[in-house]
Amino acid sequence: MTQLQRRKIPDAAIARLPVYLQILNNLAATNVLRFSSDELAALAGVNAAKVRKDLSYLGSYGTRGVGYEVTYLTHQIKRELGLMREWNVVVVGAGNLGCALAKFDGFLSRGFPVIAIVDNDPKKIGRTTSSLTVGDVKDLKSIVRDEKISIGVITTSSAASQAAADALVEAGITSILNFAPVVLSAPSSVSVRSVDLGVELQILSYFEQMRLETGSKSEIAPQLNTAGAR
Amino acid sequence: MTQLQRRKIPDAAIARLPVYLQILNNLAATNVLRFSSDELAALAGVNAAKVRKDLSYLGSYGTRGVGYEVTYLTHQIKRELGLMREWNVVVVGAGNLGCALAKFDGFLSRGFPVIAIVDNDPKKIGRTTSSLTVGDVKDLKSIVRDEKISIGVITTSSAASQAAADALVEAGITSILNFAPVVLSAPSSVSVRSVDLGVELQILSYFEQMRLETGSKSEIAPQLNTAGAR
DNA sequence: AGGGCTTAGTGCATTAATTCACAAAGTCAA
DNA sequence: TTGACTTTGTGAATTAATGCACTAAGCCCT
Repeated sequence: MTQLQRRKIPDAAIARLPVYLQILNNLAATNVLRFSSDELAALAGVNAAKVRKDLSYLGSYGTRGVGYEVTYLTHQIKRELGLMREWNVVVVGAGNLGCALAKFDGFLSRGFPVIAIVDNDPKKIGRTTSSLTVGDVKDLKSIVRDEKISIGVITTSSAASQAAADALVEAGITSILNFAPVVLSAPSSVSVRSVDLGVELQILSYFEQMRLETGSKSEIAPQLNTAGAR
Repeated sequence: MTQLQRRKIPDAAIARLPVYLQILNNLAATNVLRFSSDELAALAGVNAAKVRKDLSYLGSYGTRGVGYEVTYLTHQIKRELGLMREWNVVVVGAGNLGCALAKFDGFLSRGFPVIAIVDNDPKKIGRTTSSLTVGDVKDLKSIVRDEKISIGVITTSSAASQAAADALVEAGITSILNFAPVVLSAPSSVSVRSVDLGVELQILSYFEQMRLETGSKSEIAPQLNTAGAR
């Protein structure tokens, strides 16, 4: 009815679509043309009904009795996730992690080229790391404009992370991936996603501890990650 | 009734406890002694009832009319998460990301010292990165035993990640943090948590795309991450 | 042409997570 | 000691996510 209305896809499903996409890429690389929801479910480690339901949010792109076509579904997932184009990335914070991410192959290969890296430390500005020269965070606004950058990645210290976020917002960025262990505040029009590597280990620690306490007879719950951004 | 039975804490709550802990550390650093669920909720960006319910899984550690004590609650959360001790970490894969994580301050500072880093590439074995010498993945078993390592972090290429996981399991590791964009298979007695940095950007891309299509009038859903391990 | 087989799509029951809203339990001031 | 005020802890309602089980559709073989 309502024209142009995008299907509202549940957050939990959105978080799984990239996983399916990754698996489809692998299937394509091994010349698989078709697959069933059962097969994809096994590869993704989830329930087959969930796979079918997730894919059904995209539309009705399978064939009953046959399955889904790898290339066609790949296309549909990429369209839904906005991956028909590249999104340029700027890294804020040229420390260990920032420089590693600037070089990180997994960003470029999935359509997120790191175009620029900036810092506020005069000692770091001007250094070169893998074909990128560290810029001044003060120039963020012009860099973002000139290089058509959409996404900012924060790899500063905790202390500097909110200032980095403010600078990104000020520069017109609307999507932020934050690695600092801080709950950032930003306008609600900006998507913020935080990955705290320490938290990941702490969650593992919880299960490790539990194993010790219970004598490892307890089951380990499946990993579930929900999409969403603040 | 059942003695020694650990309260079953929902996965979603476990994933939030480290966030609360981080905030409590900040409060302690600024000499705050007490806080209310409302205050913590504001700092964590969640609902106050959720904070209270999450904390209630630990026990009844607040005081009605007053709030919670920073140091006492910090202690309780750490106890629950198994953070009263350190957990030694080995990094498998001495590429950009692996080396950066080996140096990464956020691991050590939260009680997860990286004790060793290994690779299978003879060209990398023997190199030194921030006081650690890259070891041979073949020696993983003895390294894990001798250094009392509990957690393995996989930063290899996708192609090598399953072999790395197998090697870790073979070496007796029961908790794995995987950065390769692959769904690893491992015995159910082993906790596996995957962080795919590309996926994080793809999720942001989805919202970015949505903003473009809808003219940015749509609300952005809050980030939700659920704990668990496979 | 028809019947058996396979698999997508989905309504519905179940389970998990969130949020509301209020009683219980404390503080503090007079 | 009482009464006003604050804030926890938690039943109960709500919302979201999951998974079952069945229907609808298409393929393939005879």
